[in-house]
Amino acid sequence: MNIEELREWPAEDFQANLLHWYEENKRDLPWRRERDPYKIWVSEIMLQQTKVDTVIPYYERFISLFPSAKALAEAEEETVLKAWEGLGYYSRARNLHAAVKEVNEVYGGMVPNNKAEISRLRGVGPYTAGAILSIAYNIPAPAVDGNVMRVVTRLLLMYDDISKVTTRKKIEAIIEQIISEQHPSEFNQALMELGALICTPRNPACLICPVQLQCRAREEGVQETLPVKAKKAKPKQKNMLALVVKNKAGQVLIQKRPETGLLANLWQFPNVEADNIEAIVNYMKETAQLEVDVNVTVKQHVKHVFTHLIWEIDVYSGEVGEWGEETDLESSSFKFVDKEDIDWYPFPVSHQKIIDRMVKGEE
DNA sequence: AAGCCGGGGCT
DNA sequence: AGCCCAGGCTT
Repeated sequence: MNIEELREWPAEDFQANLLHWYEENKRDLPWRRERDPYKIWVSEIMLQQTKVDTVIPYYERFISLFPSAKALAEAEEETVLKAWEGLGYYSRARNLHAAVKEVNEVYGGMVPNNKAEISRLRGVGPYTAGAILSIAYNIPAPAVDGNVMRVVTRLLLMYDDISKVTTRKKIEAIIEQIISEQHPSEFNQALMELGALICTPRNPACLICPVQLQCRAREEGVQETLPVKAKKAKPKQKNMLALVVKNKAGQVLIQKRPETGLLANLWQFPNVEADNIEAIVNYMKETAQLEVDVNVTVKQHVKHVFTHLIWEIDVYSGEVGEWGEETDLESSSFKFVDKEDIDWYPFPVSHQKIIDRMVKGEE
């Protein structure tokens, strides 16, 4: 199917079937009760690579904490990360925060309503730009996510690899041809809803699909083999050694991660990629100037799987006595905190598991 | 173009 | 255990 053939494709029938189905079957989601572009924006960022059911409680809490672009712009980044804690892909939160500040300063708090300006905001790519323009401003712009690519490749029997950028662009061109000019917001949401509820990755419910008669994959019986997607490399394993250090006051040592890279700006327990205790003892000596007395027993093992990485973490406990006057934790990434204050700091889930066992569980 | 960047839920 | 997901940024 190319763009020329698409001109003869019955797009209006498709729109009618799809929009009617959507009106009858759409889920009642918090952001669907809103037209505030800021709130639509927040929901779209949260929904990147994240399931609706996971997002809902985060969205509710986030909006109550930061009800407007102004409120979010005025918040501390650590507060924003804390609100995002556990949701993953933390650069989304940092980019959203930076972009909202820009909207406040450059656009007077008004989310831009055109492709050029909105696409310039940090964290707003082709999908999110189209989603905000269509859903918040009812502008007929394509919003092509994984759902839409799955639906369209099946509908039009496309064997293009959806992991390629060129395929996404091709599908955007197709959507521009078939989108409802009268109801672009509902059209885009309906396509995604169809992908989420009917045209699922496995076992699609073709028998109750509102557009089954227009689906070429269904016609050929190959709906389960689409879309084509290149396989990703297996995640690489890293053996880590983490340390829960207490001082004489019973405070716990935590460390802020670097401002770029994996889990940027989140907090953690000091750790090294190694498999022997000497490595972490030396690390503490060199980076924090702390002489730590480490208990040789492994207190906990944490396995955490990322998209491209697997952490196998052996967790040890340790204590420090007095430390020299030259030790200046104030200006380093390290910090001793009271146990009851640790909840104020954003931690990745892997280290929340350590908090639960080693700090809250109190061995 | 390819790699980096989380976490949870499904089969 | 492998797959999926309302993607975008960096190199």
